[in-house]
Amino acid sequence: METPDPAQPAGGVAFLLVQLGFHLARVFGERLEPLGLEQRHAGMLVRLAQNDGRSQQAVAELLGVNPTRMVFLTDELEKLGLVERRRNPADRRSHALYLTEAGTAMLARVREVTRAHEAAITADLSAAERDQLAALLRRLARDQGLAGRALPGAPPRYGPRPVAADTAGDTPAD
Amino acid sequence: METPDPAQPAGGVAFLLVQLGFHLARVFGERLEPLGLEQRHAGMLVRLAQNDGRSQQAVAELLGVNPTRMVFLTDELEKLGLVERRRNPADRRSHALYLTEAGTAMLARVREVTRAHEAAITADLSAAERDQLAALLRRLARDQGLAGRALPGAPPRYGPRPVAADTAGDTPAD
DNA sequence: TATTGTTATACTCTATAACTATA
DNA sequence: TATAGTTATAGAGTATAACAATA
Repeated sequence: METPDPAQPAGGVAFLLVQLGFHLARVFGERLEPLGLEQRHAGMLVRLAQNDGRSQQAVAELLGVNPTRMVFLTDELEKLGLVERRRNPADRRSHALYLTEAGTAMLARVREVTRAHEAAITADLSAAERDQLAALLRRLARDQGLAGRALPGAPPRYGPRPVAADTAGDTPAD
Repeated sequence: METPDPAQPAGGVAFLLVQLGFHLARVFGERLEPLGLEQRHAGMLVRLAQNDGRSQQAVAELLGVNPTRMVFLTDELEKLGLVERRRNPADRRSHALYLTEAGTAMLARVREVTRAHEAAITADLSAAERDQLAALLRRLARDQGLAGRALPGAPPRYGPRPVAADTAGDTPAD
């Protein structure tokens, strides 16, 4: 098995991961289109399903988004009829967030798309290879401090967004 | 080896790849900071090294960026003294691009950073595991039509950028 | 006075379109 | 008329800061 000169960016593991990561994010977004959702919406539905009834601010922290963005995001999902704001009677400053019935139904569709996405991507791998790959990726993620699960407290990486990469951080286009 | 329910986004290969891809792109950007470069600059230096003397437009196509952005990018690199525009005497409309001496020196430093980045990421893997991972990733990339090498003609994916993902397209923040 | 959520504003990145100079 | 490169302009997206209501 060759180890193509890692200084030749295109061959390294880092390059491949960035290339695949950006590509797959885009593809997932496309798979979501028929649902009329953006990726950010899907992410919030999933997170909300596990945290129904938390305050807007609490959910924002889980997602790692700042308050301004959270307002915007929640507005969008409320307009779509998928999420509902309810004033907390005990503290009328805060808004608790709930999935609506439509939101729950949509979540099921999101999960279906997710399943199909995962299957499509790994279609060419045997079950053993898939497990092997997943295990290796989990190790890398752990090494990088990307918490075993997903976004435990969400690394509050504010500041400017990553922007597409290049080189070994390279992206199809930038 | 478990196969954590792929509908539980955090466990799937797709999720891990997106998570790692975005993370590693950001980390690579940070590793580039001491050089005073952004990732886009590094990418252009690398591409230019293999295509010295091509017209601005030709390089733009290789990189998959539109002409406007190419002007901006080239301006930046020229201000940094790393790249030089030279009018083509045969067709005075076009600008050929060349790495300067400083550009070549900087490229060497970029390659060093790339090497260190790759090493740091895979530090915890044995050589066999590293090769195994690289091989699996290459297969996925090929399956996804992400050309064996890097950006052969560069998929001209114009349009809005991917934007950070969520779910199995999930990203640390957003 | 502190906190939740909101609005106002500014800044970055990028794309589309108009323009210039050559051909 | 067509093409290479440039400049002008406008639109996303997201951050910072000021604000209103409630505690």
